[in-house]
Amino acid sequence: MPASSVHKDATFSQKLIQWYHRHHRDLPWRQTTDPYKIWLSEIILQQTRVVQGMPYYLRFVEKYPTVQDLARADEQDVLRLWQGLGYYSRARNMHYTARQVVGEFGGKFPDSYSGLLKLKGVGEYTAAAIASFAFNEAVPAVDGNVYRVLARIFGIKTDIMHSSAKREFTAAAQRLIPADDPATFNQAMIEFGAIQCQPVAPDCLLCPFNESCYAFENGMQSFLPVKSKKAKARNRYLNYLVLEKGGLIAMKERIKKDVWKGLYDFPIIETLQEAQAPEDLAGEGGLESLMMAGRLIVPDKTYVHLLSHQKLHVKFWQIKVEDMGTNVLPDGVSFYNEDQIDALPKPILIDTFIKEQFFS
DNA sequence: GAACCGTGGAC
DNA sequence: TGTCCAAGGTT
Repeated sequence: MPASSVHKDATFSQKLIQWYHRHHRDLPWRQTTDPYKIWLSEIILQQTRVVQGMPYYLRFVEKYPTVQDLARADEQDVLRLWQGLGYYSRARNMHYTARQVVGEFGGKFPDSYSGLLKLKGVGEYTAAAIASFAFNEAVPAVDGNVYRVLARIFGIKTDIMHSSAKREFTAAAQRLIPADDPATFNQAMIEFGAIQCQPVAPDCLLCPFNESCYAFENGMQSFLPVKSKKAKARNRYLNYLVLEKGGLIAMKERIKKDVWKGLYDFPIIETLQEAQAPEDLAGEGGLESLMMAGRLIVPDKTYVHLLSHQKLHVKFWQIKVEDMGTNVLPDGVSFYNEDQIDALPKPILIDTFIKEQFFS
C-alpha cells in the first residue's frame, strides 16, 4: 500500500473517532466490556432501533444479570420477556447459546472473532462487534450503518444486497480500522451512520467529511448505498378459533417451522382467501367440529398484521363453550386462565386481541 | 442467491 | 396509505 493511502486512512479514522467523542450517545451497553452484556445488546439490536431495543436490554440485564442466570431460565420465560421485539429465533438462539456457554465453556464466552462466530445466532457482524468491543480485536464490524457510511464517503456502488458486497465492504473497513483502538473505531462507524450519515435526508452541512465525501460532492446521498428491492409480502388468510369456557381460553404453542415459532396462539385454520362464513372453513384441517362445541360468534372485522415477508389477514371466530361434551381439544391445545395466559409468550397480534376482547 | 423471520416509527 | 427502514442470521 502506498504511503499516501496509509496517511489518508489514518486521517479518516482519527477524524471519525474525534467526531465520536463529541457526538456519541451515552448507551448502557457502552459502559461495559462484559462480553455477556455486549452479546445481549448486539442480539437485541439486530434489525432493531435503539429506542425499541433499549427497554428490552434493561429488562434482560435486570432479570438475567449473568449468562448463568439466562442459562437457568426456561426458554418460554425468555420468549415472554422478548415478546414484542420480533424475530423470535433471536431469543431462542440466545437461550441456546447461554446454555452452551455455561455448559461447555465454563460460563466464559469465546474471546476471539472466530470462536464467537461459531455461536448460534452470531454471524459475522455480531462476532466482530463482540470481539472488538469486549476483547479489542481488530476486526471490522460491518452492519447497515457501515455499509451506508462507506458507500457514500468512498463512492462504493456495489449493491449491498449482492453476495459480493459483504466481502468488499468488509475489506474497505479493514483498511481503515486502527490497530490501537478497533473498538472505538467500530462504535464510531456505527454511531456515525446512525446519527449523522442517516439513511434519509442527512444534514451533510454538519458532516466532518463533507469536503471529501463522494455522495455529497455528487448529490448522491439518496442513491447510496445501492440496495435492490425486496420481494413483496405475500398474503395469508388466518382464521383463529377462540374457544372460551368459563373464563378459560384454549391456546397452543406454535411448533412448526413458520412465523412466531415457540409462541402461543389459538387453534388455526388457514384459507386461500378471506373466509366470509363458517362454511368457508369446512374441511380445512378437521377443526371445524370445534366450531360446533359452543355458540359461534362470527367476526365483524379483519385484522391486518404486517410482517417483513407476509401480510396477514386475520379473523377471530369466537366460540363460547358451556360444556365440551364429546368434543375433544386437538393435540397440544389446552385451556388457560388469565394469569397463565399472561405468562405465555404471544405474538403482538394475539396479545392485542386478548387484551381487547377479554382482559381489558 | 433468495427467501424467510417481527415490530414500530418516519415520511 | 404504502413503503422503507432498523447494530442480521439462518436455511
